[in-house]
Amino acid sequence: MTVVIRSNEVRRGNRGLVLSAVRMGGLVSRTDIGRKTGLSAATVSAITSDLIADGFLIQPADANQVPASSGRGRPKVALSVNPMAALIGVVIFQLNRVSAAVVDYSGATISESAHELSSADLSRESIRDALVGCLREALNSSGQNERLLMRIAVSIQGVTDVSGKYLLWSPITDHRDLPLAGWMRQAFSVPASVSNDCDLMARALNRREPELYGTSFASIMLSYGVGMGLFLRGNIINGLNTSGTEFGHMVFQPGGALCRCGRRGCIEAYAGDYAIQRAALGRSEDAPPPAPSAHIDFKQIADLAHAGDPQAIHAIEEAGRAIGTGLVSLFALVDAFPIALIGQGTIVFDYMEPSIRKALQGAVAGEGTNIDIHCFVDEKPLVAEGCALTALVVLDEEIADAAVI
Amino acid sequence: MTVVIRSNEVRRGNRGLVLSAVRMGGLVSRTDIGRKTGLSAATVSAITSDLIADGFLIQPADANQVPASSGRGRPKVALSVNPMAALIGVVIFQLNRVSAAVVDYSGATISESAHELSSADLSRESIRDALVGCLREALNSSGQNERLLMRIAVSIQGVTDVSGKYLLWSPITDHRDLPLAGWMRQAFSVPASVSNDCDLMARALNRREPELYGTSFASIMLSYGVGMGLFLRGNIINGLNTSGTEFGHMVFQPGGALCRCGRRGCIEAYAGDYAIQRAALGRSEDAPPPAPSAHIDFKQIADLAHAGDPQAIHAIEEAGRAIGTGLVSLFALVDAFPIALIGQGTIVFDYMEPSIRKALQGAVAGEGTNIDIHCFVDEKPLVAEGCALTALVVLDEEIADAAVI
DNA sequence: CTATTTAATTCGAGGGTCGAAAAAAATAGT
DNA sequence: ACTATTTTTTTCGACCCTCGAATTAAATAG
Repeated sequence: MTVVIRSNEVRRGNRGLVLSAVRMGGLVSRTDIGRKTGLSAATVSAITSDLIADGFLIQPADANQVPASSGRGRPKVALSVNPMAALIGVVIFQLNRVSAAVVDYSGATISESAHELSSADLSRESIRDALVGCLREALNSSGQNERLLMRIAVSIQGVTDVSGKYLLWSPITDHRDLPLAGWMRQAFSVPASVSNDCDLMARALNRREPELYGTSFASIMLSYGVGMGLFLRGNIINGLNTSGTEFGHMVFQPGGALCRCGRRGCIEAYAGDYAIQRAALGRSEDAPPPAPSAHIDFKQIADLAHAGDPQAIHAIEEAGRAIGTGLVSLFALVDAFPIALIGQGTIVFDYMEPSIRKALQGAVAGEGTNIDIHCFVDEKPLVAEGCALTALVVLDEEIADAAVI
Repeated sequence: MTVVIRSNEVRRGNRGLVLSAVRMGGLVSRTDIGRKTGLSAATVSAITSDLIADGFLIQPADANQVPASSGRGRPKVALSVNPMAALIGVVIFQLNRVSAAVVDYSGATISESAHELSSADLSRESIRDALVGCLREALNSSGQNERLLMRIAVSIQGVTDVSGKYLLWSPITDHRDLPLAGWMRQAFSVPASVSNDCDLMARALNRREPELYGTSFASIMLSYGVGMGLFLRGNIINGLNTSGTEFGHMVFQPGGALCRCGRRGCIEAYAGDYAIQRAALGRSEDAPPPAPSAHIDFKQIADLAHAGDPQAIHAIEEAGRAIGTGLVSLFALVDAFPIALIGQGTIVFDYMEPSIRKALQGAVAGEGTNIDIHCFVDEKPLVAEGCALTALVVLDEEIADAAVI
């Protein structure tokens, strides 16, 4: 809106449109692309023949899986993304775990690698070596030419800078300002970016279930800490300087329970794993949160609740109240939207849901009780999918940009 | 990004660019426009000659107030927006007051009109008649041809739908879902839109002080209730269905003081005028907020505080704590940004600031204490300016759209 | 084997922006 | 007074892009 448009940038934009239509559609004909994008058949023809010439699209021989509109007429020719056009590297750094994958340009995973380690005890260099080494392994076992690697996306539990170069802060390590993107770029000589894992989960859901999560929703991660990925009107929301949307550090009880961040009363200080455990075991709200290395098992808490332990049940309900109250504040800002709850914490959702909905009751829109809330216990596939997706989207943009020679 | 671009839409976008460059610049030459927008001299020449032919730009005879780069060379020809190209109507509906103005296409106010009335006692029809009548008066006294009126912008204290057609809810009247835009359109046969006053103040500040408020900031209105206008990365933030950003109804104390909205613990229930008064006079937090018609004078509260009344001072400090805590939550979502406090409530800012800053202390970014906070006591000029601005921006877009015949 | 139907490509027409050259309008210098 | 210089603005042709219409391609129905 605020920048000049030149003729060649028109083609640039429309190339991107075609590329993403094919990526979404899987196997689509040129006519389908025209219908989806609104471009004329002539233009689609011109753009696709460019993209095929450049090797980004192919006409797979295994043919017309595209159903014809009717039996008659010239059959549609299916186009698809060329899996061999590029490789991307995906690296996921979680509490006590590093994993990596090599994904082809169609989004299919070619090879994987993973290691358990004690993330809190690693030096800066060890972190670098662990991430680089894990991707190197995946790359070696992929059987692909390493020169096809075009881009690397890194997922971390923690706060990144908004440009995706640094890990600024993380619960899984005491180090700060780690230049993860720079490390990966140096090691593999391709561009790299770092993203917050909650953002990536949200991206994955946004792609996976567009009817429910296509425009506006939040994914809230309940595990070590409370994170959020927020989509509004189809765009992911980030902070002005950081990855932002730290739902867990909105204030629930001013001056209340001690949070891992050092402040008091954060949502996380009631709904984070350590907070629920602290309350379930009857410890003081002032009890300092455990060290990052201490993995807390939600099953233990779930077992207590199932056994009818009132303190555990109350702890979980308070977590729900914190989350629900946070949502009320969020909804006051931008109105209500569906929620995806993700992670181990969702195994106690049954005890949590009533207090979430009670907090939402009578919220601004007047319809707090029928907010869509769905649970996803295992976050790993979502993170991996979102991570690959992010790199592919950026790659598509670069390809759309590529000047025709 | 997600929609086809055609050649004629390129011109459309660049026409808009030129138009807004001239609107911003006041008196600018074609070369200046080229420099500002990035368009080539050839294109600027083509577009400006179109816009001059269509009557939207003029070359004022009162000449070269544009300073030449050096003495030598062909002098710059100043261009400016043609004030006579259009008129817009501005209508402002506040507690017990309706005002209207006629503004020309350059943004200069031509005539005004205002009436005191008891907004809470008006029927739906009386509201319509008051708004229509007030603008009609301004229009009559403008001495301009009414047919030049192109668009009407209405400002209201309250919540609108996101498309700007309805007043959904307001503290100043018990009526709901008032089709204000429709009423104005019917009465004057031109398009109309309704906006939340806090959004308009934010727009005015955004234009008026771009160095501080050009990209990201919030304007918080402290008067009857607590409203907010929020800019992030240069865009105003609204709700998904409503005008949104109801800062005053984020939760400060779950289950706490009774708010006018019927819920408990909202920021407004501590920082709204009625809430500060309630606390200053030692009334219960459960005391129902007064009726909309009851205008509460902040001077009374300020006087008490100046006289050293501890209850009043504490009430104001609590208001500051509520605002500061709300900002912490907001900053957790999108990082910190400057704040403009607007309205009568700012006359007690001195008592409020320490508790705001204390709440911000140690907030996510780690630098809560050096947040820019500035006060603007009188909101009226900001609302009027923002209201006119909004209509002019939309008008500019329509003009940019206008197909060349 | 022909008519019909649908898909994809080709070919101007039309609209845009841009760079280079030309024209316009002033000052500086002799 | 006249010419050279400088800066702004317009004009002109080259090039890019999308689109509609016509054409070509490739199948089925009868």
